[in-house]
Amino acid sequence: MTAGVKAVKAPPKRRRRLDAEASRGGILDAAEARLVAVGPGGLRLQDIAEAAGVSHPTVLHHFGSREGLVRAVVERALHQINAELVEAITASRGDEERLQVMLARTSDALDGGHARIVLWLALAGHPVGGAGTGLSGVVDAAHALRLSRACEGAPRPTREDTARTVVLATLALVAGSVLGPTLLENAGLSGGPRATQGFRRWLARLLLGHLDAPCA
Amino acid sequence: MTAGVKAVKAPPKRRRRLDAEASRGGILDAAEARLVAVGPGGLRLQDIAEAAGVSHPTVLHHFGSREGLVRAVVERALHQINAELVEAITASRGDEERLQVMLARTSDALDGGHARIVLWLALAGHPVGGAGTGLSGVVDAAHALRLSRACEGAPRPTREDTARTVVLATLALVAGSVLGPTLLENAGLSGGPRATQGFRRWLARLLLGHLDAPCA
DNA sequence: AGTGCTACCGACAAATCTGTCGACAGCGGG
DNA sequence: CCCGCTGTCGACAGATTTGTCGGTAGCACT
Repeated sequence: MTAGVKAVKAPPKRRRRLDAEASRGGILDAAEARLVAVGPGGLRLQDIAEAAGVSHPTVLHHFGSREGLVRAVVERALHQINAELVEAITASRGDEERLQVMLARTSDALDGGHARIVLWLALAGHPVGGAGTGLSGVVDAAHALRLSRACEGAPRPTREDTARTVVLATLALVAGSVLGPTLLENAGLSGGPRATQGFRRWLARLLLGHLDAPCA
Repeated sequence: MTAGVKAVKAPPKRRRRLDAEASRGGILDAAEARLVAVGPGGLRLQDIAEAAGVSHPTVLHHFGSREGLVRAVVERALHQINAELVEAITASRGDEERLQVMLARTSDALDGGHARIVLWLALAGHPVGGAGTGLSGVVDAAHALRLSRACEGAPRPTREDTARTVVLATLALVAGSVLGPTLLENAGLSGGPRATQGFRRWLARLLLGHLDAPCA
């Protein structure tokens, strides 16, 4: 409402023109933020366009249709999640407290929206396991390491057991990122990020105690 | 298209009239089915009305607005979930393999849509922990039982540890109900309900082994 | 049977969303 | 300097959805 009486005609509004790549990137950034917040079914072209600083026909120009935009943002997000997870897992190769570090890194990668995206997509029926998370590779790596540490006399741990442990960790981290704080507070652990942090460390110790059973 | 040339006017279509309670119940049933499938944000008055066999103004007549319908169906679903969980937990009071039975019952209660509802609501930002799940009571009961079984010489288990165990079980069951099969298959465990069943039994053994540590 | 209450519905209104169309405008190449 | 290419936008159309309104009709009670 700062316009004076004289402002009969709005200034022609300088138009910004980016190359297609950059424009698509900006739109995808805005779309991913909305995807985290409201899920794939709640995406609206106008919201995304406004957040990206363009008009909604521009979004359609770049992605063809709403469905095309959803496909593009989901695909990019899943690739990014996969890359982050691989990086989080492979980067923690130090021998000491390996699992602690790995869980912490994975949690950091999932927090901030990516766990929410995975759950949104799983609930909405989008295929999320196929190209997204290569759990099988993680299981193989973990199992090889586990075998190399196995005790002499004890029975060799099975790959099935390792796989189930990895699945449990994944479930706990993904779901914990969304409803962990609520559950912790509801269970009587006074809330806040400290409770979440403590829970994750406790989880790491539990899993480690299971994987690395003490020798006799 | 079986109507002959003479069928100028459709027969006045006998109108069924139920009391308000029954009608609300039928509409809520249809709405809950949609809630499981598409989440709270995806509910459409026309879909629900058609599934319930009424017209959409009838739905508005009973619930005032779309928002009123969502509130009603969410409230009813959360109460039902809570009742089912309490029943599943309190019903398994046999001493032998208590945890196995309890997890199996809880899984059955969560499967068939209720785990999906919890996750939908958590993602959509609806408060789900408040009146819904009384985790604190579960923790108290489990901890009391655990203390009564504790070994003589070993350090007493803390309530914090019991609470974290309960939270982990909840996370695994709720998330596992939605993306468990996908993850299990993705981890190399050939899929099907047998893998899910095996995972849950394994989880029960793991949790039991943690709660009931062997006496020296 | 007559009457009152209200569950129920058809039709319409307003808002919103996706998608189309023509035009404008910035940018590189002639 | 002019021109084609294309990223961008305003305006509109069609579809969908929520909500309103007046009227209809089933059920209970007298």
